[in-house]
Amino acid sequence: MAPSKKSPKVKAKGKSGTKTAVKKVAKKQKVAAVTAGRSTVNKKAAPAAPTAAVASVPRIKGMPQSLRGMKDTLPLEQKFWRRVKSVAEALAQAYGFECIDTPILEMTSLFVRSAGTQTDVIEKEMFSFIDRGGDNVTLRPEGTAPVVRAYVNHGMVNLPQPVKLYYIGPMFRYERPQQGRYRQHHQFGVEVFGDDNPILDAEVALLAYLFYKELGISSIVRINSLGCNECRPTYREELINYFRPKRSQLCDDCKRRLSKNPLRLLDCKEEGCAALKDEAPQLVDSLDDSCKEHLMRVLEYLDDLQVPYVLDPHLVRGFDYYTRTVFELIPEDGDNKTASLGGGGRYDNLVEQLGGRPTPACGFGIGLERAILQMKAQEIDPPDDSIPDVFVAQLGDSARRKAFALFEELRDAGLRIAGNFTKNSLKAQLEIANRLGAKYTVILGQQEVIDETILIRDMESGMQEIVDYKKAVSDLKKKIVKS
RNA sequence: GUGGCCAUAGUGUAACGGUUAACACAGCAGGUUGUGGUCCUGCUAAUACGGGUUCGAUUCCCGUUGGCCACCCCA
Repeated sequence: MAPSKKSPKVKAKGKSGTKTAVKKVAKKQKVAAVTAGRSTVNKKAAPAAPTAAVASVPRIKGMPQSLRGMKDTLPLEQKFWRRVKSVAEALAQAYGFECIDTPILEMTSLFVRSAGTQTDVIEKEMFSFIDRGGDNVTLRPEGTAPVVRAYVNHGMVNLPQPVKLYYIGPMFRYERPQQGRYRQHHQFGVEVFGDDNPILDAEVALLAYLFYKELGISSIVRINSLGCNECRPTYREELINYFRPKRSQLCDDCKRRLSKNPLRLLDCKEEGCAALKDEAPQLVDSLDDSCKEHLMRVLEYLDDLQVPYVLDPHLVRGFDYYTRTVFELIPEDGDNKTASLGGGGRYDNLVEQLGGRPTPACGFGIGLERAILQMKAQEIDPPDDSIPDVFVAQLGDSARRKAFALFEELRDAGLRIAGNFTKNSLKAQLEIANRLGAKYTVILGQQEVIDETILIRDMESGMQEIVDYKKAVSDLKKKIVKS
């Protein structure tokens, strides 16, 4: 800290602004020191870095900020994340899915080839850059393509099919942040490879539904079928023929979509376009027999499983790799406009498209931030397992040492422990124990060290008992089990 | 990518074109010996960054960065 700040000189000089001037100087010195420190570290850590690149790094002035749309998850938030992740993992594992982690960074072409060049995510939302080797790489914007790549790379086609995989991890999209939308967000996703049985579509949708149900959130599945390579082109034609004469009534985006990606017209929320699409030919009507049959079977299974769903003939999803089943999860009370809680579908061509053998597959992705947002909106409070059973308090140096050892004994016995060995006053330690919500505090002072005893304080009643130090661990264990 | 609102201690708020930027909560230290979930006292801590207007800017203007919201899109 700059000592000059408190100097009486400041006052003596009179006239306004003196203090701020001093402050500014102090700040500048601090900043200079920090930047100097940084650059030395940089040079040491990355000697291979071209000096030009280091020199071009802009100086950070003032406080460093996190990047736009990127969030720190602080300790207070963690109970939500623990809950959401544990529900996801337990559910996926119960249904026979195995965990897969893929790199966050992939070749850009992977996403371009899978999701389609005409999609917004690929067109304008990717974190892409050229790495030092000259490769065009991208921070993954979605989870399916990397898992498909892994399936192909590792010859999982040779495993007993279907292969069922799940993942939890960060995704990146360069978008304007807003409620429930971040540039780095996290998804729980599952993928099933190697079988086109409609029961798998239903299972995948069920899992998405159950994930929210387990969290205490009611949701509804919106579902549709996009058909296959056989029947979709026919429908595409019909749709273009329907909209072309009405082109002038469409919004600018839709005019563009008409030639490039006509299916997305169905998805438009502009009033003018929305009115037109009511009369538009429906995808379901032009599905071929096998696709129609497939959809019907999926719906039947959902009925059996009592998963609430609505058939939404206008549902089209943001990635071009989908075939047949597509679905989205919305909150029970949500409308067309509410951000979806997750979505997925079938992608029977993608494995082949990425160089594998023709392999049917389906899956979903769920945004964990959105799940947590829903929990908060509905005041669902996850259990906080960071509340300690026992707080270890100490007084005096010899007691401190003994308490330190006791802390480990208690931890080893499976109790949740807290302590603060840097505080000297008992009062301060009890305050902390209280704030943490500890059920018991053990107190070890000079006297207890001499007597080889320890004090156990029940934090709720305030009752204290002196017990033999040797019995402390077993005694506490009993008390905790009882309560 | 488009549009609107916004930026003061860790958090939530207050104030003013001018001398000392206020309050609450949190944090830290105390209220004579070793006791929290009351109270009292003291302390720490802020005008996001850069430029402009002005004798003087935290206040007005511009830019940057970031936040919130809507659209687009998505999870």
